[in-house]
Amino acid sequence: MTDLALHLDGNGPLYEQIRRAIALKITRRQWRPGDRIPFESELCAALNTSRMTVNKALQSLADDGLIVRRRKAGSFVATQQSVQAPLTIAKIEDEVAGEGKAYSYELITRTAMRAEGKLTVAGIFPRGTDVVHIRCRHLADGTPVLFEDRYISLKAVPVAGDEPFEATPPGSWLLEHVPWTEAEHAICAVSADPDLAGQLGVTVGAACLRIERRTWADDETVTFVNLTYPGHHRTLIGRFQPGQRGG
Amino acid sequence: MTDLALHLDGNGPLYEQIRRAIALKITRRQWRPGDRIPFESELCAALNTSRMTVNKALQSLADDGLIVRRRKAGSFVATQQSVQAPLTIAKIEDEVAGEGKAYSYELITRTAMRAEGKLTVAGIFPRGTDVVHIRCRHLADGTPVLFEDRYISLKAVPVAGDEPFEATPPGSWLLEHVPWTEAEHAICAVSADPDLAGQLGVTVGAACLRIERRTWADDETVTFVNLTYPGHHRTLIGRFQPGQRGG
DNA sequence: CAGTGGTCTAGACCACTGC
DNA sequence: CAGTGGTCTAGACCACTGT
Repeated sequence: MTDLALHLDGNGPLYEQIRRAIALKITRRQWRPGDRIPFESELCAALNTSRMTVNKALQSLADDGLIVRRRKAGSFVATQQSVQAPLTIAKIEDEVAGEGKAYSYELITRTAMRAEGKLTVAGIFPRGTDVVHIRCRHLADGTPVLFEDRYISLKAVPVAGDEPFEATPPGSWLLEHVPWTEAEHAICAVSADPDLAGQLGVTVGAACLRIERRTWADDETVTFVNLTYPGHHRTLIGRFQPGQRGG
Repeated sequence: MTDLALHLDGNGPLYEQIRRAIALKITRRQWRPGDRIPFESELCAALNTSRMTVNKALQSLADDGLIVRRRKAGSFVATQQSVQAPLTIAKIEDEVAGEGKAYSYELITRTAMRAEGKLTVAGIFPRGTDVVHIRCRHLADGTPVLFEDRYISLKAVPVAGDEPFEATPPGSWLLEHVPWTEAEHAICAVSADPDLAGQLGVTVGAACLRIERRTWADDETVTFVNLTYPGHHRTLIGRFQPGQRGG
């Protein structure tokens, strides 16, 4: 339980003021993890606002994980405190262009094959699925900035079998040709093996940042890709503000 | 410009159906980047719904970067296609506990000092700021899983000067004692130097994943921390679905 | 200056869920 | 079964911004 002395600062939309006021109570630990915060109806009465407005503030807090909402029970300050950070993975072409550098693309190998071994063990493609395996790299002003190792399912994307990928990066090509509906990412650090080191122009053993992405369309895996960046490549993840809607 | 044959599938809340229907138009490239999508008023009329419902769907699409909204002009399919991935950085204690392992913490060094050199060059702390420098590590079932190198501003958090951090990890301690209002993250890969390798129990030169976090309270930097994970530590970033509200 | 999205209201019904 | 949040409506006013 809690007191209801919420301070609205008068800046910006009402729902943001409410959001900020509640977020402040939480970050200042006046409302502590596990505490129930006032019901929507109580907040409406206390702040003399409509329920939709209060609801918008609370939903936003719930989206960001600051509170947990349960019907009939109420809303509670989240016990699992974690930090959210919105990671935006831009198309590499856009990223390079955004730095004012000249983008270029090089296909290294393109192989038709059947999924076997690691690809099936990881549960990515069913055994025997026809896939195209593409290895390529992306450069900024002639310097390698991204090595891409990609598998495309020919079952999900038959036309990929006819695409040489010699001039068009597979990422862009897929965006143009395949509607994906879902993506999952993982991130890790890897040491450059001799091949990778050569492609990225780093020393063997150098630390590199790898993003794995698996993309689905309608419950079928469309593509699986490893994007490997030189380690010094710093990816800015972005800011999060519990008080003001994140960005 | 666009046709208006939106197909609502009848599953779930109306605003999600609308969101899904529009997202599908975009991912299927029937509405292409730069295209104007129907006005709220048009969607209301076509779908026989209230504006608030349509608005909720469109705002959600705008939040996720699929569309851009401009007053007086309308809403447009985003031209900058990028992939959003929600990165959740849990408290390491929670993460270890979540894996069913025994969490432990070890302070390595704790030093009071003044900000100089790299810390001021990077614009993190003003030159001469009193800071506490803490190096510590976190273990799961006795195995190191995270090395932490942290600076805490005594200007922003004077009581940190009296805290030994021998039993309490500084991250948890700060969460308990300081209301932060903003955080910024960057991520990169680093090679383990001999010291780091020893602390993490990896070989010298091994690739490690590093998250840099800078935390503010009221425009003042509270803490700057490097969190370094062994490279094999894969961080799952999460799923994003343009059709269904991400999670 | 006209039209769009941004916000807000005062109702309403309902699903879920804790008691 | 009672009470909470989830959703929806049919209005309204206003800020901003293209034209």
